[in-house]
Amino acid sequence: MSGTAKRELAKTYDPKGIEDRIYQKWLEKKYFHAEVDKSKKPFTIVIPPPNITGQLHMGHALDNTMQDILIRYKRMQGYNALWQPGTDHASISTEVKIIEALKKEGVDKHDLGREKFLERAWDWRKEYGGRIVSQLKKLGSSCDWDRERFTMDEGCNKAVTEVFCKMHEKGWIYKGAKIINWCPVCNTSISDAEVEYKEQEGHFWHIKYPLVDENGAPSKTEFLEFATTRPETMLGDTAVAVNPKDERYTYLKGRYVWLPIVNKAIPVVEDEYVDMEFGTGVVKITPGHDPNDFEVGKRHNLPIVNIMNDDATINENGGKYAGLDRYEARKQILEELKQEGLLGKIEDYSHNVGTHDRCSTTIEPLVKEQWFVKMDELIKPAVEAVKNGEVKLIPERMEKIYFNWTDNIRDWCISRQLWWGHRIPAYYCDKCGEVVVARQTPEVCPKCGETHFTQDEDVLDTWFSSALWPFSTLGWPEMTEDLKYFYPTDVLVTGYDIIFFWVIRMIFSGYEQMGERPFKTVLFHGLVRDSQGRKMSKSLGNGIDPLEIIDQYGADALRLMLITGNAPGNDMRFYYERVEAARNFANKVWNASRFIMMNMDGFTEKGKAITKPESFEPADKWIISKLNHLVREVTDNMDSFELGIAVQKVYDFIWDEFCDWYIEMVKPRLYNSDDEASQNAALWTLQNVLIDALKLLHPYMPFITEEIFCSLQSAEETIMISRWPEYQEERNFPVEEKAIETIKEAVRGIRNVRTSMNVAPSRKAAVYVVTEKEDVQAAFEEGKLFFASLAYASEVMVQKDRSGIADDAVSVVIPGAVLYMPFAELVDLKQEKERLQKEEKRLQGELARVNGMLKNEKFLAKAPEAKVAEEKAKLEKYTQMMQQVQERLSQL
RNA sequence: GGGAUCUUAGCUCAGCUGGGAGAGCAUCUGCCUUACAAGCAGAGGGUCACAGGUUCGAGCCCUGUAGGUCCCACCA
Repeated sequence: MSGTAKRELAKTYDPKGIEDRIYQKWLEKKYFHAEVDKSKKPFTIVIPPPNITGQLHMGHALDNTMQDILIRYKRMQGYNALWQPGTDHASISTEVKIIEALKKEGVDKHDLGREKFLERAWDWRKEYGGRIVSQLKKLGSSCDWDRERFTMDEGCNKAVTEVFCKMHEKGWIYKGAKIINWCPVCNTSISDAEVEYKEQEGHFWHIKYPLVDENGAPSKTEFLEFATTRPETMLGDTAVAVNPKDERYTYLKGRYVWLPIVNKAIPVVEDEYVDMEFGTGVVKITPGHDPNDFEVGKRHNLPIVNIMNDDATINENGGKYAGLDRYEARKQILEELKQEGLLGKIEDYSHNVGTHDRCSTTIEPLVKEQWFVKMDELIKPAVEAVKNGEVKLIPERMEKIYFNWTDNIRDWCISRQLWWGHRIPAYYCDKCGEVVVARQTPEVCPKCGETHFTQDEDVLDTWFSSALWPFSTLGWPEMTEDLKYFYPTDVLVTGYDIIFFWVIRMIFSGYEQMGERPFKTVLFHGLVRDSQGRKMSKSLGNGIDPLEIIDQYGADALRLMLITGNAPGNDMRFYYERVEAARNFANKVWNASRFIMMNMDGFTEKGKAITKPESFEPADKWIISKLNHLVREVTDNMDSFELGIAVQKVYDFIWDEFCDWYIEMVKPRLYNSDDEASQNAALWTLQNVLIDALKLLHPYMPFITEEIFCSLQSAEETIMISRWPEYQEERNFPVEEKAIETIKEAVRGIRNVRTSMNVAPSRKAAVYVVTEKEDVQAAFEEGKLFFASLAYASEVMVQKDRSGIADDAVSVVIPGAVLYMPFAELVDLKQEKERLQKEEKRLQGELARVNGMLKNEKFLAKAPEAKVAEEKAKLEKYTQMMQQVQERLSQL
């Protein structure tokens, strides 16, 4: 397209087609790609890898929009910006989905076997791994797709093995039998972080155990009563406990109680853990099935009896109840206790029950051999980093949540009884059972010399590999150039819901493996909820598909909607009205640009060129100066991650100041004048202000800004890597020139007139136009005129149509003319007096305020100089305004 | 039980380290005007939850109260 060619642009902006075409161009031009370049400063973001099973949802859309905004902003500022993408194998989620799919075919995971199952999983990954990526592209994400990684690709696998082995050598990864959370449906252990506590209605059953008499038999008269919510676990009881300070029970010291049904004697132990105030002050101890009891058991050397199979049915230790489901066993045990007269009262009781966050199954605490990461030492640098600000959390309140977790941290159970994931690099000697943790299958058993080994069946918690993501994606454990250059990353953008799962674990892993923080700042966002404030979920069916929104309104509109009116870390609600508002803004930008291009074309078609003007008119100076301030504010906001505030300012500037005021002010110059210098100045200003505004908007609305930017100046290939605007002192036209004040006054005046028009429509006939500046000046000085302003073309047209203003009066509007309105005719004097009195009162208040501040020693001592100067300027301004108001008041 | 957070216009929410109460939507009025009716010009609407306190000055800081949301812990 040549510079002078007539442009045909649709009246409304339709993103369809445009967005895909532009994205394709960006890909082809490799604008997203980053290579090590020591002449430039790096800026790095790693993507929170979406699950391969995932579909793009609003949470992704928000998360990735924020990242894209930051990365595009920094790229335009000249940083070597890398947005490292990839996907997560999502061990348990994926495995569950594949099992479901197999079920539909009538195939059981175990019948299929591990190897075949994994083949299925990789097929799954091939089929769906690309889906989420193509959806991210729809959103406009400027990830460096050439660097796309997967948590189970060769490099990441290597990183996982390396970390496991290193930490094992250090003694920070160990295998042990501890009480863990077991999901009987998923058939695997899970970590503490994956347990979700949910309030459930239950019962509190009071049960009596007979004391053991001197003959070693159950007493018929002496009983010990206590209450439990889980009677079935009595099959695994190995003691009852009382508090040593509890005088009611001192007689029990050294005695035994008879465990009914199981029929054996178990000791009474004394432990501080028992709360004397609660219930009867007696607690049954089941070390095999309760974390607290497990601890009590350890202190008193109690045996551990496991009464459950992996599917939560009772095992052989449950005697005749073996084979029953845990809840069925509970029913039958209660019945038996009742018949034996050992069941007391039953209370309703609501309590929190641990459930598995993936499947909502009630978890079963079980003692099992698992692999753990020792946390106490590992966590220290991660705590220190946040404390001393090396890793900054935004908003700050997330720090408290962070510390709450780190202060109460327990060892991390990392083994999972699953197949899809990183298999634990531990090998057992087939002969002597010796455990060897190694990077490769060992050749010879160091203990017995045997050469056959079996690898541990378990895989690692999916977050084990995610924790390494910021450096594994850059090549670690190889110390690559990428790693040296791009690490540590700059910002991590993620939801506050995975602070424990992921953020903390990345931080301690970063320090442990790299000796350095993985990122400097963590920017948290909240959840996107539905219009009623509910979480979007499949079961509620209230999820809104971002792709449908993109299809209907465009990615730009969705992005803008997601980012405005929302503070970091706060949840937000999704409203179609808000998307529409964003879409309308896109349309506004489109049409303003269309107006500018049409006028530029009109000018150049006459063989003239738009050049940088020698001098500007007041309106030009006003808008340029406004833009200049905007640039500074927006840049500041973006630097402090106030993305919503920044774009709100751009929005207001474009819509209010640029479209509603500047463009209107400039119309008479363009339409009715043949003052070429003036037209040139207007066109130059229009074009250049628009370009800078588009640049400020580009990180938020990449597609429309690219489309306009390129058709506005055909020589430019892309806005993506154009230079981010900078604040320039020379663009701040000195206030002495009065350009700014003139326009401000004009804007205020015109508003007054418009208000009066609406309030008192009969007075609009009073509008008249004076063409000669001298006349104006004279009329003004004589007090006949209330205000002076630049003409507002469309305003005049309205007046013409509506009020029957004499044709000749309107027709004399010429370019650069000044429109005047006689104040007395236009505004109700009484109203005006009231307004002025109100203004006077306000100014009095202001003056008192500013005077107060300037007399305040504390303020003068502490406030920055700029602030003081600002207040001094205000004092001057208000004093002046006060004079004017009082003058006017005296005239009335 | 511990903690966080919210309470600002009819609705949904902004409001950065204290210094003239804001936006979008909705409502009302008037406009198809040569960029845009997905638009233009106006208007109405708020004791910033409540009660104290600090300050020259509080939506913002402190204390307390009430209500909502969330996180953590889980006395069987």
